[in-house]
Amino acid sequence: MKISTKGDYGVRALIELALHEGEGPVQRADIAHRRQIPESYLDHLLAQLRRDGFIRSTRGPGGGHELARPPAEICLLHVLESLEGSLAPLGCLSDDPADDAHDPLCGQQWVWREIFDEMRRRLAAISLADLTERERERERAERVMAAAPHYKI
Amino acid sequence: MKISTKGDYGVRALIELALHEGEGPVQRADIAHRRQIPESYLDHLLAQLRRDGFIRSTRGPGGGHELARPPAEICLLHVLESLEGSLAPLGCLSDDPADDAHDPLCGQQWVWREIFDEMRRRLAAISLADLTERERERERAERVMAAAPHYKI
DNA sequence: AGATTGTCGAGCGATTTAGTCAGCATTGTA
DNA sequence: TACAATGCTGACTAAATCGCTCGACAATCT
Ligand code: FES
Ligand code: FES
Repeated sequence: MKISTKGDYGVRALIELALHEGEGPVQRADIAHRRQIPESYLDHLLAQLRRDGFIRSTRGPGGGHELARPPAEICLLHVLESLEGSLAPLGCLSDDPADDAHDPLCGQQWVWREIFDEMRRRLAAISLADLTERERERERAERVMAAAPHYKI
Repeated sequence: MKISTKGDYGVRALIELALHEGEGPVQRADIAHRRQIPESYLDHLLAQLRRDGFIRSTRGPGGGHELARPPAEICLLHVLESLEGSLAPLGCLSDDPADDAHDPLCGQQWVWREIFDEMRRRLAAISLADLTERERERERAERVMAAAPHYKI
């Protein structure tokens, strides 16, 4: 019942791109360093995100990666589905026809369907812009803490 | 992002026990047949459920398995956690200290924490009694359909 | 005693995860 | 034009997990 590192890494990488939106392309190595992602693994994640139209990449010196759309228009649901495939917690809830084999007697499907729907609803409601906003807020809070240590606890 | 067959099988098995609550122990082979679960695999699931106090088993002829508590007092959350371990979708949300390694910068943790909390809340609100009630209802509906075919569609 | 049931642990093949690596393609710069 | 910096791709792999099977054993009923 875990989402894999792909999803987490990928979102982290996109946040990094969103934070530098409008400052030209960010390089693979920079993303990898700042977000602690194995560089050559990140390659594959970026490739997938490119295929699905979330980012645009340019080669050559000064090249790198940047968001293909404004951060506010990229939601977590689609990003995660791109990297992880269907997020359905049970095969019988997946749209993917490769998953089949549902016990027609199984009386718990409705539970999971509700949970799954709620999950998707929430993920769809959160954009990269929301995530970067959160990060910036926390960063601000930390600066305040650092500047005025007597506030602590 | 899937729950494994363990969870699904296990819940199916418990539903089967709940349906026959009060009629004496149900045998492994019966559960396996009725719910389409490999018999020798089911063994391990039942063992786990026994260890965690959900069922009681008796050996010898006429033996089998039965619920250790009333169906209304067994919730889906605990059953699934017993069979699957922590349901946390990210290592950094797990109570299990074996999972660590959280990127302190990662700005998406709060999203998943909320989803996870909601999920647990829902799973905790559903008991085996609720599930059997659902199955019985559907069965009734199906009997009506069968008796009066012209109602179809 | 013998049949019937559950209990336990070892082991195993397939699949998935989480990468690595080598080599090619493209582009900017000197 | 050479070359360096970057991205792109696919093949490969080690380790973990999944979904079981099997065999030996223990308890209980008749
Ligand atoms: S088989 Fe689909 S919910 Fe159990
Ligand atoms: S590392 Fe915990 S949410 Fe990303």
